[in-house]
Amino acid sequence: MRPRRANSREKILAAAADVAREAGPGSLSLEAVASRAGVSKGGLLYNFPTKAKLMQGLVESYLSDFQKALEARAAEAGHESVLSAYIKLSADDCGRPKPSATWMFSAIAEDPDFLTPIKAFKHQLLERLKAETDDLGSLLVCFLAIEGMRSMNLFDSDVLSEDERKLLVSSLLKIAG
Amino acid sequence: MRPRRANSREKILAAAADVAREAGPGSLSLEAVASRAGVSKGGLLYNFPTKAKLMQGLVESYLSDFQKALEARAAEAGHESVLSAYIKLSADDCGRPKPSATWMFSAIAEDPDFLTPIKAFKHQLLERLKAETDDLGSLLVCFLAIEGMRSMNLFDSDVLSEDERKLLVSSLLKIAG
DNA sequence: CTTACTGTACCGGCTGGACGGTCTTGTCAA
DNA sequence: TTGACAAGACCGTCCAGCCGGTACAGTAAG
Repeated sequence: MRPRRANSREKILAAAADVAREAGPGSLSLEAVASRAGVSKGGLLYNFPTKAKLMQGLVESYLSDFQKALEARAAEAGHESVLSAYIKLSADDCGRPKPSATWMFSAIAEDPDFLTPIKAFKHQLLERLKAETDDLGSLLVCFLAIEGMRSMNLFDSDVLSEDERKLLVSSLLKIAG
Repeated sequence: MRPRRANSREKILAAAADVAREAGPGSLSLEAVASRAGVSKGGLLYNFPTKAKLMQGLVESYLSDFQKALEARAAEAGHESVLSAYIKLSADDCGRPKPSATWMFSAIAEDPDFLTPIKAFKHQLLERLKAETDDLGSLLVCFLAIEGMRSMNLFDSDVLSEDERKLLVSSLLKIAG
């Protein structure tokens, strides 16, 4: 599983995300990723035998990172609910100017089914949130609003100002209770 | 400006949307669109000299349709605000099982800048909504939640059940006041 | 009426380039 | 020496855009 000399896998995954973000999702070619990762095409294909496997790797890495970040937030002192941890985490993620998951568009273009694990993850997360509240309406509003924030960030639509985002987050936290 | 025999432009735009929806955004090739529209490749290139122009046409047509639909809703009797019209329109749009704007992914892959008019439109819409309320926090929550609904529909993530969507819409309408 | 000319709408084979994936040829640590 | 891994030339495929046609409608001179 582990590479012997260096961990090329993670370098490659990071390079793929970088290429998609900087050159556009349509420019995510194996050559571009390899070059960006400081690796030859052969080297890339050794680690990810197929472009599809690379996409899959991106999805898995994204999901495990997100999971870890959410768990860390939820474990922090002063969080009354997973929902508020999710809100704050998403607010921070979306505060960054450049979207970090542009590669998702490449994955969808390759095959929409690549996002199935992400859908499953979100479904699971929603179930978890449902379990900790009895106000389903408010939960849904918050959940969808977060989804909207993430989507706007992904599409690089900076429709909201900094102040507005802060107001939004505090409104959401209030609704979340 | 107006074609003499038939209106190929609209047939082509519809065909492009269909191809992206049914064969996936990565399969939106000129040949596929032409064939679907019952037109030769040359004919397509005659109407849209470049793939970029086709994407642009898709965006413009989408925006003008949306504008018209929103205006129609807002003009209907019994609507106290543009926001509630926007909520109801979006709920209907997202109720449909299959996402109708999958072509957006193709456009982004081609060049992310194609979405600039859409961002501008959303910004403009938000400004319009701001003007009709003094509770900015609630407006932002609603606006982003709608964005979330639309994004989920676009990504074909049916995380919400029918009942949950209804509950969400009624909660949003209540927040919108 | 007819012939010649013009512009519009459309057709489909072709090409040049990009890209995913393979294959041969290294290279280097053990 | 060997074998895990890297390098990059190479091949087949796909696709955007180009180009030389075709059909037809309108116009206008003869």
